[in-house]
Amino acid sequence: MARDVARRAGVSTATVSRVLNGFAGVRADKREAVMRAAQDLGFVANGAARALSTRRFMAVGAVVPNIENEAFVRVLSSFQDRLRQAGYTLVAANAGYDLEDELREATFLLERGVDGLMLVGDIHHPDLHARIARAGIPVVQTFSLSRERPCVGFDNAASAARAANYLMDLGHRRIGVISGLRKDNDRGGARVTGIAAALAARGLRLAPEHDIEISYGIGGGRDGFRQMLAGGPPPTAIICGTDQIAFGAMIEARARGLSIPGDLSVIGHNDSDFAPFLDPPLTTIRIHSVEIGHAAGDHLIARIQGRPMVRLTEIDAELILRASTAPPR
Amino acid sequence: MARDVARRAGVSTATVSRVLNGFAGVRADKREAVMRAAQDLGFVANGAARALSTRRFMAVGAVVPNIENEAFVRVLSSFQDRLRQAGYTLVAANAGYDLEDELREATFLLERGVDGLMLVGDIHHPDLHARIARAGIPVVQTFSLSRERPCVGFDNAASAARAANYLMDLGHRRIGVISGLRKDNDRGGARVTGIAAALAARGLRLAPEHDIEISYGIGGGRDGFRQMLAGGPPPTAIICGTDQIAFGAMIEARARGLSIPGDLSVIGHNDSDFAPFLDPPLTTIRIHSVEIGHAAGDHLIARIQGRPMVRLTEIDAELILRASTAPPR
DNA sequence: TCGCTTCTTGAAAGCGCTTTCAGATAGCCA
DNA sequence: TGGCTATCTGAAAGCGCTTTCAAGAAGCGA
Repeated sequence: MARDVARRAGVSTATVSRVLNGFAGVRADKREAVMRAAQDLGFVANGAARALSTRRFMAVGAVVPNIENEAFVRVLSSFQDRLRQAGYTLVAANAGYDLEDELREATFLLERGVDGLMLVGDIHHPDLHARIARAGIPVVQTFSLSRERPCVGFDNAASAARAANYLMDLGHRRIGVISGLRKDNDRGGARVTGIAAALAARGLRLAPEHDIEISYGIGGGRDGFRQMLAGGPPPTAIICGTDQIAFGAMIEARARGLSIPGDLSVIGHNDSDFAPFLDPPLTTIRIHSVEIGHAAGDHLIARIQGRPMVRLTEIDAELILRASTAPPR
Repeated sequence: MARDVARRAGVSTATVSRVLNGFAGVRADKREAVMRAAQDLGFVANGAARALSTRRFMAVGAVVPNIENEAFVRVLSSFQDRLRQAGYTLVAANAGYDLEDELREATFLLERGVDGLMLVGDIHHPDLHARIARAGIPVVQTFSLSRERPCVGFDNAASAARAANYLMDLGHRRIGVISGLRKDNDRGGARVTGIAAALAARGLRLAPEHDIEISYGIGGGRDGFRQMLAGGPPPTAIICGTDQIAFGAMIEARARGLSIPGDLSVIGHNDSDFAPFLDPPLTTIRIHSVEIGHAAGDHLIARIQGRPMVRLTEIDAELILRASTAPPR
């Protein structure tokens, strides 16, 4: 307790507080006495008392759909870097792609005490933003763009459309999609919409039997492609919601005797660690996770500290060309 | 503020507190009035004030070497499940395989306020446990066993030795190791020690040129195997520190014209998602991450709540046999 | 109806910091 | 030396909850 330090240093708790928080205007001898006393006692301030007194929790919350997902982990990690530099702690929670759960977790964080909140995407429970507003803390959304709320992300529809255009430029006309679950997921939904629009713009369409929605993971990708084949003649190219899905689809395609990219071009999403090492190396849409995390962190810190901040930061995703895509035979 | 709720419901803050914390002994009509008032006002208790008053933070810290590492993420995720069920928040920090950094992050958590702490491994900064003791909170170590401190984990030396014995049973005599960095990492070190001991027990030795230490990742595995080949004739089997390393080594082996498992048997660690999908499917040592996370969570919650708890919980790793291992030619 | 026990309830005292405010001390110039 | 300003410092008042303690209300048996 600060009390003990004060007694040992022969000063008041006010002075202890001033020294430990680096305020100027404490005479050198007292300052040193306090430092030494704190050191001797192994004094560690009580965060709750400090938070109560300053009305600052020095913590920032983040609610992501799945903390086991590589894409979110990477963003959280770089987000945390920035928070840590500014002296803030990250408290992360899992929403599991469910709006009710997201609301529950966010409320939990709000109650626990955070000075800012990071969310993923632009689709949330109708009550969520009211609660955040009541808590009076800044929020930033990531992974997609929003016209209503501050965000750091990219245009999911446009980046997926770019992939579709690239495939069409190669000469593909039958293009399929295997996405993860799209319910309450604006990223997944926007990507499919973007692809469909790009196809439509060139007079093509996304056939329903080539539009597959599955659960994430390698197994999901395998099942998805199997399902696509069951729907009729296969497309000559597919765009997958994650690299894991792409990997699974490639395994299934190979098992069916299709060669990649000869019979089937494949594009993934996220540029996972393993993407360049697949056989063939996977063409994928790289999300600049580190930049998104940093920008989201900087954004929130700035607003917590009362500095002005741009509402929308666009960090474009990038199409990384590798050997899994080629013109159709 | 509870004050506002009290005024609106026509009771005192003491009653508000009693109702909101589910204490019995409040008359039904007042209870309902409080509930309604809290609802109407969208009341969210101030966590700092509550923590200060109860001397409970309702938060648990975890310091792991790398929050981007799949193995740790899985454990953290199941650890969080349990904490969440008990009403606790997880606050995770990154130590980056450096004891000074680990100490710094742990201190940060202690200062911030946590009721318990999870650590990875049994090697820490000499000051760390003194600080934890001063904070008076329980700690649990994971991923390895310890005779000094409460832990939930497995015998890294024994599980790696089991893999080595399996390879020797298949007839391998020249066995290599590619591990991640071992500095300040008792898991990595113990595994190599275990393998060396298993070999010695059968009159074999781990040749220095077959004992490679590299940084984690697929690229690391590739470099590691390249390095091993540069040291002389290759072993007929290798045990890798992670599945990523194994994947990288397999790529390099294939590039050098070695067939797997014909010319080279490969064993990984962790049973990553992609392990069963590699070509050939990877034999690996599966760590029961979910069980470890749950056990660590249960352990800490119990001790926080003053219930007795066993000091050591062993959750054995398991050798998963797949097609990447076979007798040598 | 009275006295005693059992329920309910609110006043008030913390929890351990930060921060304001005013007083004490020191420094400086005339 | 006196008076004024610039520095330092500590007392004390919160911050918003929880929890104790004592008192009032209600219920019960005689």
